Amino acid sequence: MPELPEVETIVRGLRKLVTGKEITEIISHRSGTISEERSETGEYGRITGIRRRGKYLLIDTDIQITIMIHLRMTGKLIFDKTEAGSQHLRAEIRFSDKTLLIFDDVRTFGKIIVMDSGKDVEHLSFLGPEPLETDFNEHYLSEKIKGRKAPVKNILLDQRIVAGLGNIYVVEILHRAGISPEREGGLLTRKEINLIIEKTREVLQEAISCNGTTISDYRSVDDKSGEFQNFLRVYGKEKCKCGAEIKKIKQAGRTSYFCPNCQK
DNA sequence: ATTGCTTCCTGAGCGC
DNA sequence: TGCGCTCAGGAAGCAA
Repeated sequence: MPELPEVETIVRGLRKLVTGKEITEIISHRSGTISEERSETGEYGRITGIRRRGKYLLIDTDIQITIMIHLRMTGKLIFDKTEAGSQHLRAEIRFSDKTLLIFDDVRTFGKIIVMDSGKDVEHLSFLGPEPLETDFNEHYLSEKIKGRKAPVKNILLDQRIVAGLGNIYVVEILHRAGISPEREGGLLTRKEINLIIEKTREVLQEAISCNGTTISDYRSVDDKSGEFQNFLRVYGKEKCKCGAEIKKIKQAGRTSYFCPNCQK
């Protein structure tokens, strides 16, 4: 499940591998994976940069094309010379030097959109601030959360509130903050809001330095696993460090884990 | 405006 | 061995 730290790791890996390469072809191996939203179709150009916004990965080229990729749950980008290593090939980006960027995705939810540069801003305008930037702060979050009846867990998963958090990290952040995922968002105190922001930064930064979390499918571009799964404190666990049983519940269709002793 | 349910999809894991 | 079932979940779309 690539969330912000995993996408960030992939972006950093890709930058080293494909910056400067000329894209000759983008091939779809499954309908619905790629959508072309350019005003004119034609060449793609040479890669000038790779960026991330939330869980979206953006590839920019020198002829003002942006390729926006969302990996959803099982999407992977694999850099190689052949497609042989791909079990679930959905698309590929071919370069003039005969290397490839393979888009492999078991569950086929991932998407690639080819668009004119600048259009990405409109596409992504719904996203909330980046959790590691200063505009994700107490003032912002308390305004957004004010009067909300939904559980804090659901609010933090909402990409319009803050961009890039997914199930695993929200579960870990709330555990570190000592806040139950079932708490009503609008009733959180100032202190708790600050704690959420602080722990969000802490967890994400640790996860990025671990190259992400590999539970099942996630791999970086060079096919390496992340390491942060070794530091998870509640997600997928049965017992908390304090000795109490971890509770497992469903919220908004996703599994929440929390310690009733440490999280109030 | 907000909330919550359903949908998309495949593979792993389980009980029988 | 193999069948059928449940579960995993990000985000869009829709209904209340």
